[in-house]
Amino acid sequence: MSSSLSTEEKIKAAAKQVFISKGFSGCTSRELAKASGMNVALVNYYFRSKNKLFQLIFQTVMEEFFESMVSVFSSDLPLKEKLKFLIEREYAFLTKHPEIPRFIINELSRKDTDLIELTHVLPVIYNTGVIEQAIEAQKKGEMRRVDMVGITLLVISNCQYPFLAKPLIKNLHKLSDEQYQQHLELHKGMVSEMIISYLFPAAPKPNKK
Amino acid sequence: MSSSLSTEEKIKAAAKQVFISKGFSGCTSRELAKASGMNVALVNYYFRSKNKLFQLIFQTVMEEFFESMVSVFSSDLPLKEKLKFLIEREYAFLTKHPEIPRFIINELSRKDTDLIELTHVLPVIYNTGVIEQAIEAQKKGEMRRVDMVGITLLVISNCQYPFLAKPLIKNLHKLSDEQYQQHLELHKGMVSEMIISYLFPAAPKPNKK
DNA sequence: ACTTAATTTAAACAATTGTTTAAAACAATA
DNA sequence: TATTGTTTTAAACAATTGTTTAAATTAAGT
Repeated sequence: MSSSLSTEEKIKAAAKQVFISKGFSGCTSRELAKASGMNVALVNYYFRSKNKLFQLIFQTVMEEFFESMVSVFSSDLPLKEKLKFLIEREYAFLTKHPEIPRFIINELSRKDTDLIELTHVLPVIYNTGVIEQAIEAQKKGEMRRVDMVGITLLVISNCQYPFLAKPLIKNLHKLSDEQYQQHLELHKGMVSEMIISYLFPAAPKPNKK
Repeated sequence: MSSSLSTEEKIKAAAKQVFISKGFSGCTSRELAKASGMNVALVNYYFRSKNKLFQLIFQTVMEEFFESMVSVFSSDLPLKEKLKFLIEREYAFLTKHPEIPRFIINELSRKDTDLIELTHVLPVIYNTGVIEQAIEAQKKGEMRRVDMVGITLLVISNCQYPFLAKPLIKNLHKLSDEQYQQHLELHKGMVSEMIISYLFPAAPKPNKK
């Protein structure tokens, strides 16, 4: 399969899979090579070192990760709809790439790695105008006064964690993959309703204090 | 310090730290040995192998992890108060042991490990009577009809994720440790209010369907 | 066809891996 | 003190690690 790709692309694609599912320290150069059908020397011929290859992959994954998020923020929708849409999109993305949150969290907490800069992604989100939209809604008293960090945490906690904790919850409650999938679908609805009704209280509740 | 402990205890304590912060594949036998001031042979003398030592540590960590949770469920409180208390306790526990969620999630998703059974923990929780308490509250229409998996996910998502994502959020929003700590404290309140008001809607809202 | 450059290979490198050996140091008991 | 058994050590083991070498193969340009 995918023999139309160049050697370099094949290695990159295979390495991405391996790195995401086993982490940097969880795999070897030879495993990376074998996964793409190549040999060790070839991997280093194209990417210099395991670490260089990893940095490249990590960068790529991070961009994919924020891509769909930004696209939602850029859309022409009222804030409340953006949020609903965002949650929907996140669940869709994570259903396709359930291992990515663990990968990102893990590799970002490694102390021995060349620290990875994420400086460029926040400005991109700010430029979508979603912040002004939120401030506006808060001024009008439609939205609870929660800062950007709080909203971010609220949304991604409830989207990502159910995927992160799949092995834990499956093990704990003795669920099959299918059963867990059903729970996820159910949970998505709950989370959406809960977050929306928290951030946009039905009764026009001006923030006290 | 802690030279009053036996060699075996010293190794176990040091290994716990190392395993939790670097993971099984992220550390070496020699690192484990050095962390306790011993040598490699000594570690294997007491624990047979790196893997055996790991299994032991993992078991311990899991028990600690569920301990405080169970103690809350066993307490003599109305359900709503139990939940509030649980969130409070979780945040306290995680403030003390912020690396544990990542450790558990990571090691449980390793495919190459001897799979770890968690069969015993769920019955313990069931025996606290918290389930009956929930069913009761749901029958009386005080509580939204969400099953155990849903509630579990809701609570631990919002408690654990903020600790899991600390490096991500810190990096993204360029926050200091102190700033992040403040956000955590703020978030705890939000999460508590949000979950409670979602699960126990103020208006006696009988579940539609 | 000849030359040059790019790609791929097998083999080797030193360093590190988890684990074991066998001797030493220590403690307890007689 | 001599004799146990327990604990600790230094050294070694084969296997695997990330990386490099140098030769072989293929492709491209003339």
